[in-house]
Amino acid sequence: MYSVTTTHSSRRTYHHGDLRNALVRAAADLAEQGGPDAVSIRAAARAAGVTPTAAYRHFAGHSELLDAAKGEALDRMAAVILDVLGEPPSDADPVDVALHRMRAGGRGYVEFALAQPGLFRTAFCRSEHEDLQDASHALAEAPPFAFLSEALDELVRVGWLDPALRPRAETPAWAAVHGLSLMLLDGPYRMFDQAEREALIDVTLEMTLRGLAGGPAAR
Amino acid sequence: MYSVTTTHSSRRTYHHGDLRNALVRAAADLAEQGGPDAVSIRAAARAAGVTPTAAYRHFAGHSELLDAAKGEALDRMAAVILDVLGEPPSDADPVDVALHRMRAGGRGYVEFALAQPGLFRTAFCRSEHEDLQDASHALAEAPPFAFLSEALDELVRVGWLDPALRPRAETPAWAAVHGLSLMLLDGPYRMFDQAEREALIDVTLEMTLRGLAGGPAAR
DNA sequence: TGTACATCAGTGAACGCGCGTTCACTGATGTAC
DNA sequence: TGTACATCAGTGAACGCGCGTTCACTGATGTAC
Repeated sequence: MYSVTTTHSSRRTYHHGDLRNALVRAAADLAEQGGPDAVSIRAAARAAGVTPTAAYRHFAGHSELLDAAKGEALDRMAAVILDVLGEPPSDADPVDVALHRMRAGGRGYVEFALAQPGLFRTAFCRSEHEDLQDASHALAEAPPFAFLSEALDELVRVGWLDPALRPRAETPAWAAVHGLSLMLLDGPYRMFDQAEREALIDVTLEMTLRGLAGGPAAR
Repeated sequence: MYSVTTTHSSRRTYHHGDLRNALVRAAADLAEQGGPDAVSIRAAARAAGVTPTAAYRHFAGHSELLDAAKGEALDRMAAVILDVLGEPPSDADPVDVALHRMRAGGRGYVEFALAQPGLFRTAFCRSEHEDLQDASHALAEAPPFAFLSEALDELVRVGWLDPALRPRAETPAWAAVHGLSLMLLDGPYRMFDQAEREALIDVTLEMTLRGLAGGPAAR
């Protein structure tokens, strides 16, 4: 009711109407600018035009807000990556399609990390609070992980990936892409120019695919 | 002179004698307990039994102390990993020796991350201050990276690694191991039991080696 | 060998900051009759 | 349809905390003569 009017114009009513969501968005915006450390109850409340105390109506404390920001960061990340991926061309060789999808997903992941370091770091920062019982289960359903699982299944279906190498294959693939992202973000790789970065991304993606594919047994 | 007496007994002299090193060690200890965020000038000075102001005789400010702690964390990490590696058995097949060395290095890296998360995170946290001109050059000489480079060279020398795949091979190898460490540390993998973690480490190391080795061109 | 003095490496008090969190409160909302 | 009242969602002031940093200072050290 009142939220309709208050959301679009400046505050007119005493009650905000959608404060929880406004705080989560504000927290994610803070994270975008300054990473997880920039997320605070006071700053989020300030951004939402509200007293810090008001936030305690919607979150038990700081860590709960940070968790929400984390979720929002993951959502934004998934949205950007999936958007970049777009629709797969259906007419090509299915193996090519599946491989292209793997590469595009990996590249999208790294590029998101470089374009949105604050959100990327926030999405993967650890949080004490997090429900550990459901965490692995939640991960399996998180968009990026689910995408990777499906892409690997597709590679098996299409006959490119040896089914014997399928179990747990998500982990090394994700690790390589995730680790590369962080090295480009935080490490000395920061100073490399665009061409060198591209080369590093390429070589990492290709090595990952070769590793998945099998090849000479590593003894 | 005076440092000999002051280092071992409780403070007797007005001058500390080795304050800079004491502060760096204290900072690293703080990092060991609580990661990079736990490193502060005040806490380090407290641990060294000294006034915060005294630290400013040796560091321009907080970020300089953090950089020093970072270096110390890297040193401790290198020491542990290289110690675990020990001497390679010289009598075996050189290919086996080289591959064993790669695996052992990777496993040591991950295990250090799990055993010393605070130091690990500190070693790889970003720092504004850091001299970017020398950074990539410093990386190349940092013990873990140098070790990896040598191990890869050895794999080429021994005839296992295709020289065409050698350039930039450090990056994907490091990325996989680094990414896995962080996923086990921060991500939902935290809750997995020891056996599952071992399996994930194995599968990641083996995939990395297969990826390095060549194998069916990934089209 | 002894002494005056410059320099060095600490002390102690204070500043302002943003933070998380709690308290008693009040204005707005919606509902029972 | 109107009104009393419970509940909900905010306000505003305050607390204590640890932090980085600066100030004027003083005790200890080493050196020139």
